[in-house]
Amino acid sequence: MTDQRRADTRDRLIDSAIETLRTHGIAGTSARTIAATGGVNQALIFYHFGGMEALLAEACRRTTERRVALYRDRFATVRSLRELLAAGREIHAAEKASGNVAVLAQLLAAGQTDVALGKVTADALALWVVEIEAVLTRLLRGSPLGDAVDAGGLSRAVSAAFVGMELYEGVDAEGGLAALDALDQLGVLVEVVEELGPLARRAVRGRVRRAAGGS
Amino acid sequence: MTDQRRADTRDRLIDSAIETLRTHGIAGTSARTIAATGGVNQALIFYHFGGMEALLAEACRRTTERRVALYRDRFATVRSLRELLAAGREIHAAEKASGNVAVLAQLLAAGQTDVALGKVTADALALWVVEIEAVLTRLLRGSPLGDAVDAGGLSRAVSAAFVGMELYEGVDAEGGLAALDALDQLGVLVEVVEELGPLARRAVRGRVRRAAGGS
DNA sequence: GTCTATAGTAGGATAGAC
DNA sequence: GTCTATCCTACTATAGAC
Repeated sequence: MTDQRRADTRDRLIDSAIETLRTHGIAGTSARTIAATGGVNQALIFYHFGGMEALLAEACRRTTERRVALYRDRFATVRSLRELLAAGREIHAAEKASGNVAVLAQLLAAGQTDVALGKVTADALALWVVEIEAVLTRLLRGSPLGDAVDAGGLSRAVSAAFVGMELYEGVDAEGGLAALDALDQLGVLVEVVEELGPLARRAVRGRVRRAAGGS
Repeated sequence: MTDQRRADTRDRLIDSAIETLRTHGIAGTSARTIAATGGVNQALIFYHFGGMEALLAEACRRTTERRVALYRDRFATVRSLRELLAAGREIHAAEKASGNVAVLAQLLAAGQTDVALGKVTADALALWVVEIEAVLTRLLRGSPLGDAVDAGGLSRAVSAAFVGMELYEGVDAEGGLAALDALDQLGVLVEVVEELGPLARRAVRGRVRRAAGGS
């Protein structure tokens, strides 16, 4: 705690960048504001990273890696789609509080028009996707839904929706809560299909065949 | 076409702001870049709007109002949740091409740390929510799902996810496609529950009661 | 590795001529 | 309403002392 206070300057800058993105957004993040946040000289950003882009990229990578690793064990305990939904809401609450998905959202917005940042944020999202996909693949094996739904695609949809929810909550907290509750309610639907067991499996299989042939 | 070319300068600035947000993102949008996009003098932004914030707010309002109105008739033709999913994908494709949800996403990112823009983007999202909620309310009346799912909350979740998908596609087009396909596949699940009819309705009702009492 | 100082550019905003 | 010119601030980035 005594000499960790001024850690490595490099590390401090990365953490300061994360903190600045969280509190000031991408539009309010600059070499000067980041340096001020960390109490570090502004010129050191260019000494250690060569430019803003590399620092932001590193910040994106670090914050996402840390967070995803944090939830790996939690994901492993999940035994049903319903439990996954509950875990998702837990994680959402934790991320909301720590503000790390908010950082990813800011960089993702910037990545829309900056190819380098776009690549970096895509990689960061991929870290989430990999974890979610692993859980989904495991869970869908035992479910009637497994015949119909692609775990890779679904995990990408979930990750994207996760970011969207974070942004939405940031401007309408009340509405965000209602949205999360609705997703919980949709979990009921999943449960029903799962508990219907073989009957649902047959119905789903039939539907899939018809959908595949029909269009 | 002859004198609409230089429309009202005020209107031109709004359209230029939209275009600039789309192509340069919020970080690359300034009074100077907007003015350059529209071939308008930079000082006129402050004459007509008093400042950047008011211009961006107006741009947000206008682009969203236009787009939502465009889809009102399309929404009215939707007769089932499955059709709604298809309509959603259509609209997503159109918005992707025209880039208007991209503008909303940029402003939403900025709205996370700017209270004024936050209010504006919340209002813009509410325009989408109102339309989707109307359709959902109508459709859920005749569905077993109507007993379990809140149309207001679900329409908010859908709107948030819509924005998230747009951002995700912007950095990973291939992954975005897979995600959209997975959502289509989830539609199968909805169909199954809907076509199970009275049986599903009874199962859903039982589940809702248990969920309400259980937690 | 860290500091000060500074170059050079781009930002929001205003004054005043037309 | 529109233009030029300008103020002042903030930005990225570098040079050079320590």
